[in-house]
Amino acid sequence: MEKKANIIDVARYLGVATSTVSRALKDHPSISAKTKKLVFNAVRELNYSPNKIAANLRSGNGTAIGVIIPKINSNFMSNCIFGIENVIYPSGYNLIICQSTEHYEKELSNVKTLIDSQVSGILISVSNETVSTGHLAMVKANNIPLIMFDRITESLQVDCIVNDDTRGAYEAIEHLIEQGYSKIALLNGPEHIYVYKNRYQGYKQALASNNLDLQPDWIIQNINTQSNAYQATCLLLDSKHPPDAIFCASDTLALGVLEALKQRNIQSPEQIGVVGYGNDIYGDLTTPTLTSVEQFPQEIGASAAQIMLQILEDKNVKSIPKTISIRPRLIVRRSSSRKVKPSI
Amino acid sequence: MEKKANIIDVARYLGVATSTVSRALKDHPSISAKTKKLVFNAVRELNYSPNKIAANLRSGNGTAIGVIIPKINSNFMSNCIFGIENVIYPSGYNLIICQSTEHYEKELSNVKTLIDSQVSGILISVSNETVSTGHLAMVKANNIPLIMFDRITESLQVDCIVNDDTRGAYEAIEHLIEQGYSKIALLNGPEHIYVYKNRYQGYKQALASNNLDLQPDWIIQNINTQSNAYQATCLLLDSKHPPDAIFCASDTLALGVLEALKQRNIQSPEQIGVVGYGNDIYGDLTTPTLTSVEQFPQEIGASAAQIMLQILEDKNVKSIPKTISIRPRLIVRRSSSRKVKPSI
DNA sequence: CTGAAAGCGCTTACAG
DNA sequence: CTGAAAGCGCTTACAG
Repeated sequence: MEKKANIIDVARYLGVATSTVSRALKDHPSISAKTKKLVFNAVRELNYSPNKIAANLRSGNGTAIGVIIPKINSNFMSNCIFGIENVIYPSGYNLIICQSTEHYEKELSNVKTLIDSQVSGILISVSNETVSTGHLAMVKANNIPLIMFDRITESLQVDCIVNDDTRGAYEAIEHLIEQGYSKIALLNGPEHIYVYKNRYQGYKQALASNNLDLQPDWIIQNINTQSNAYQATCLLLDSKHPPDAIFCASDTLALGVLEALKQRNIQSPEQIGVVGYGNDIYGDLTTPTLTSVEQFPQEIGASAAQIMLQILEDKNVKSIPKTISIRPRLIVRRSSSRKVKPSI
Repeated sequence: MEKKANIIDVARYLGVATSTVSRALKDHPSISAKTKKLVFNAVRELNYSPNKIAANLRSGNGTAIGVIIPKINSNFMSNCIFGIENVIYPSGYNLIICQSTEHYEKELSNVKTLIDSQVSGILISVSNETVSTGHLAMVKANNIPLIMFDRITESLQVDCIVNDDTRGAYEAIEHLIEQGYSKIALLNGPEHIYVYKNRYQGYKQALASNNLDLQPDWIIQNINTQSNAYQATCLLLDSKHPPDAIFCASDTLALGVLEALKQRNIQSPEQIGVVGYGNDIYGDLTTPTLTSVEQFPQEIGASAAQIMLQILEDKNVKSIPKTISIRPRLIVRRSSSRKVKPSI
């Protein structure tokens, strides 16, 4: 087996200096067209391709962009990654993907690994456990551009790409009200997480705008799983003043609600309206089909990646960190359509 | 902003040679315990961590393992990646993830990039378009271990991890026969793809074992989408001799079948039995719930990663390439349960 | 047990 | 327009 050709082999083959080869490959203006042609031919002849690692070490320019996410195996996250990859690929950067698996310690370790791997930039969606941001400050201290998406921490001055959760929730509630529901409960996730805090805000704002009182009994926080949502729904239904609609801060929770309604033979949307969040792939398959808020995860990932590439292109431009909200869209299906039944 | 400490800073701080620091950090046996302790303290003091890129260039040992997949945003693939990441992470390797987006040209480009990035090994699930394997031979020529998973090409001598598609299909058909179905149709994907070829084999073998004739009219190949499956189902139902069960080579196809049955008010499982493949997350949510074959994607990814780590540990051991089949499991739900109704 | 020195494969100021 | 030479931050034979 022959060893892979390096730049010295190419230079020797042509009888020129390695610097000439290096410049020719980068289309450096000071190299003559004739020499460039010779170099490209030799490169093909010897099947040469530059060692990215060596180039990185010498130039200081990394060859990869790091991504840290809680877990890759969710519909939302894998679609974010899909969007990121589509944007990053043409730029020539590699994508190094790390999972925190929702643990702060692993996230910290991921950050260190990426720094030691000389990545050019880091895109992160923080874990549930992450409250301290020392590890993120470390990224900035190493002069590595950092962008947060979806799961962000607000204390840090970095660019953020998020779904406009407040708006998504607001529109969901407005829709329920339009459909004639007025006693609207909220099943929310852990309130310390950015997205759930904002969905709660949207819920409150929409009630206020429509002169509906906030009923503390109808607000159930910190629900994480389908079975917890099931139980919470049972409690709501058994209470003295049961709601006539339930807004869920995720589709997983909505599945628990539908399960509870089905078990008790309560009709949705006729008796109880249900809206989820995330527009997971099964929204068309539940009975009734599930109204939900589409977050456009591919666009979230793509935007984060685009901004990263912009930053990497003009490193010197220090712009003010901004937060970009991707506008969500309510996908109306049957579970909330008491007035007009949609075709699906 | 201070520059990150390098190994020279640590050596200078202690008044020792960089070689001593390097060896101490690797727990080299020739370094005294006392010196090691000093080095570790200095490392903490200066907040030093080794530059992986430089180490890679000098030692020739890569720091990353590359993964090439068609698309990350599928339930199956993102779970494979999840399994891979869980195994790779403790080893200290980074995971570089590339998408071919089902295009041969991009897959080729991914391979080149990974080689130039000096990855230690490559895990690949090939694209639909991939028939030529020159790019994979290139990986071997560069002495980089290669492992294929799920979507494999058979012409190459490499380790493979696959779901046992033949068995999965076989058991699905046996189950349908046990449930009293005897006129069993097959909706299959593109037959040139390994997994579909084998699911077809399993289908044929199970019919043969049970003395059922193969009915060419009931075998519809090259169905890729839900709507194609819908149309194919309509054709089957309208034919002179309609089947009494339909085995689908993917859950997506099964959704098209259920859609067609629903539209025509044909009851499943009573009139037509339906079995899918892949056990996608919505199997519990369809009406009827969908019997399907679970492939254990996390295990497939984890096995591939484990074998890669083994190969990287003892590089010299040239073992014979083997194919490992992960045994699938039929998850029986309502769509195929004509005799005994399962609880779900 | 420790150190001096070479070198991995590039890039880039500097010189001409 | 091209080349000689230094150096990125490590590791590793070799020497003692």
